[in-house]
Amino acid sequence: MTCHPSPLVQGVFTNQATSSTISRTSLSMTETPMLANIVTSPDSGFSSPTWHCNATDSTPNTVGHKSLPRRLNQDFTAVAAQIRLENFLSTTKRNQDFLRSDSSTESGADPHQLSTRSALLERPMYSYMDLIKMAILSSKDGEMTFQEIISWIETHFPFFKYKAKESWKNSVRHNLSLHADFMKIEGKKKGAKWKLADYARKYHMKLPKTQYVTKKTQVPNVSTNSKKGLKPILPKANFALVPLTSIGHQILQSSSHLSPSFGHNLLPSSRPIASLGHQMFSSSIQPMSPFPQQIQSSIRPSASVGSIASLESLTGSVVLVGSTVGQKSSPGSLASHGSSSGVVTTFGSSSGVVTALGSSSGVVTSLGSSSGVVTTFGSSSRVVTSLGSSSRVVTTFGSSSGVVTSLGSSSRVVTTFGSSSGVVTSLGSSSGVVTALGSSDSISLLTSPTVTKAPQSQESVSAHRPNFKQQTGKVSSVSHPRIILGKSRKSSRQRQKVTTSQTSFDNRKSLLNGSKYAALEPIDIQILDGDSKQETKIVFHLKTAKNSLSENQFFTSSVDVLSPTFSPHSERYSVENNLPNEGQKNMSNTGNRLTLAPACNCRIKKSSKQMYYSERRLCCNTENEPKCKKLKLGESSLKGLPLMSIENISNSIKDTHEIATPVVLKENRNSLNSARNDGSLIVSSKQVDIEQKNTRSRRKQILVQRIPDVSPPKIISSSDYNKQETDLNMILNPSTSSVLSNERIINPEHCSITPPAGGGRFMSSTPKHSPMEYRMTDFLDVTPDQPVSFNQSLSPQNQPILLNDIPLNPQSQQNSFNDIPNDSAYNQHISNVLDTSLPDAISLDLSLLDSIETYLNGNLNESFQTSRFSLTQDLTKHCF
DNA sequence: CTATGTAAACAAC
DNA sequence: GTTGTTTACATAG
Repeated sequence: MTCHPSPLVQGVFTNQATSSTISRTSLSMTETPMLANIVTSPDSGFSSPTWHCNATDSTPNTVGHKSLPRRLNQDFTAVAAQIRLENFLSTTKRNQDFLRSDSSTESGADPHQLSTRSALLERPMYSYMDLIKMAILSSKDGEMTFQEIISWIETHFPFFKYKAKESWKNSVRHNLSLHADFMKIEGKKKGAKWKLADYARKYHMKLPKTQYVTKKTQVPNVSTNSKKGLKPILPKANFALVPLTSIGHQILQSSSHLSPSFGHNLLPSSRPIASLGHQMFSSSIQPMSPFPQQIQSSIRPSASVGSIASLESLTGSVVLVGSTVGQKSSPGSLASHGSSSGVVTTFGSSSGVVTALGSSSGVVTSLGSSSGVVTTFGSSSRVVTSLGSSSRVVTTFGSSSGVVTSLGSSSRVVTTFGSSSGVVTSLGSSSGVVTALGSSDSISLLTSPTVTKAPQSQESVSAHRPNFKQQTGKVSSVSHPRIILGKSRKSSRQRQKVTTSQTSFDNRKSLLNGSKYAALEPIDIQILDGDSKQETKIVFHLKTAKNSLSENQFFTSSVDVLSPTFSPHSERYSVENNLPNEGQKNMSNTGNRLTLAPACNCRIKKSSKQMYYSERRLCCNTENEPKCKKLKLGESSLKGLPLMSIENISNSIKDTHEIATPVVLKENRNSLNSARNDGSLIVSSKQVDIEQKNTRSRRKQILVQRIPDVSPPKIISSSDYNKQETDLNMILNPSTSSVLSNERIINPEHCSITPPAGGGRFMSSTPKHSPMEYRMTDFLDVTPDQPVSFNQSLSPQNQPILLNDIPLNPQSQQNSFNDIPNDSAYNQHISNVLDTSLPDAISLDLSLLDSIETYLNGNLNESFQTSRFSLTQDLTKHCF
């Protein structure tokens, strides 16, 4: 991450970059008219806000697009875009002509032309989403059919016409469907037109982070010095490579469409973010802020140093932000803060005391703010990346001779957060006391609030995670025993196989059975038509958990994935953040969850066919905890869904939560995986067929029905949980009620595992899995009831294999057992049972063994006594 | 973890 | 076959 020259950096450092260090990216920017026009022209409708920003148009009031002044709004209408587009199009037209002529004069082409032509045939650095938006905006009426979009892209980006695989069109199709930005104009049966959603009409061209290179289109790197293989940990010192490739981009990009106050959390001053970026990369190295005298002298830049990236000060004592570059850095210039022979980049603010920020012989990137005391913040001989904020005391935050990446925030005391001689990746936040997290050769940590000391070695960590030990040799996660199934989001090589152990499976089941859990379902879904405002009101009503801790406990429902179509996997949306500034303090940077109050309004994209909702996580909070902890700061995976303010959520919880409407507990790929110590649990994944039209799904579906508003808010105590609803004066959704009454559905032990229904290639390619091979993407389905008991008319091999065939209560079923006419057939039947279903069953209920033993002792006739012994032995063998 | 790219199943026409 | 929807999975950052 830290070593990729980005267009951003390169572009700004044009004056510094020598030709020998120019990458293909910058070549494209400077020599390709098409790209240069898009990326750098401030007049282009597509110009990035990154480049476009100045002190005027990025003042807080103009950042969020909802509050854009009329002038800017008009700026981005399709009509205006059209005008700007002409410039762009004429350029690309010339490009095309150039391409054509060039191909006919191949031999005589001069090198410059050749390189330019090849640049034109390179894959453009725009995402499909960008391309589609460009296409649609270029049309007069802002509408285009799929075919027109394809043609436009082919015309203006020859790569797709001449070099791309045919499947790129599929990707365009995919993007059209996927993104809420694109809306299909209803009416025409074939070749419907697509347009941009209102909110997406303002076109934000993102800066390409890196040149996209596919395996097929990969071109050898122009850079003469580059060799294939590992990237150096330390950057080359001959130009100012500030590792902002992604981070800076993200910040800047976010600033353009998030709430105006967003920047305050990341940056100390009220100056626009963009101007900070400019400041960081400008050649001006004068500090902007009044530093204490002794500090200021200590960071006096040496003449030979490339640049001081930025200086920011705040309300507190000290902030040091400095970048000393490479070999030429003058020892002593940062003496009191450690001499850096590499790059130190510190962003952020402190309202407290910071003793040392970044003393490094490598790269230290500290992002975040401390409102408390930070003694050492990144002391590294190599790469330390600290992202996050401490609001209290941090003694050491990343002290490493290797790579430390700390992401997250501590709100309390952290003594050591990543002290490593290898790679430490700390993700997460500690809200409590952390003494030491991760002193190891290779640890990735997800911290929990109560960690006092993390494992010190790989071995000890592996002891916590026996399943991972064999897989990777590295520990991917977890500082305390936690059961994780399925794939870890590591590299494919490290990725956890889908297989898991029975032990783990049982542990998970015990978690599910024993934990507090709650269920919820939307009981009121309403789709309002119309392009202007498509709103769907979703009301979640909750049932409190078993074993509720106290009455004043409450739940917030957190919807992991609430896409325009509620697709479980439409995770590609970002959100418009309407949260007030106060709310952001409570937002976590972990997870992509939108926290919804039990009742809230969401704007969604209308889907004529089906809606899905899934992956609802229930968080059990106490009154003292933040009401909204799962929101990601400034972004989310949701697009077009206005988030509720913290205040609203809070009020909603107080006012409307409480009606108990449980729903089937059906595991999805995250449910057991997410059973956590904090009592939260993801429950249920359902498909909801709004209009009962979709017969595609083969899964059991439960229709969402409106519940009459008859139930007063009510909190159910744990002792009441299993009572009849009538006793509780509640009226349940009938379908829910019937589901709940079916113990086979509620009880995961009666569930089988099947892959989810719907489209997707796994339907035909993925075999079913046994519980031994649990896949995250599988579901637990209710095992269908089978005909009971032994059937004499069937051959032994064809007997239904049912646990029920062995009576749990022999006394009451004596007759049926004594009537068994054919010992050998029954033997075979029992044998089948043992071979298949019994092991699992017995592991769940060992008392079964006693029952059978009792029965065998008292009730079998003489001829059965011989086989009895072996049966008992078999049972024992299977059980233990 | 997010954003993006790719392949493909499947439905409806 | 085309268009659209959805899923799985890969990968960079």
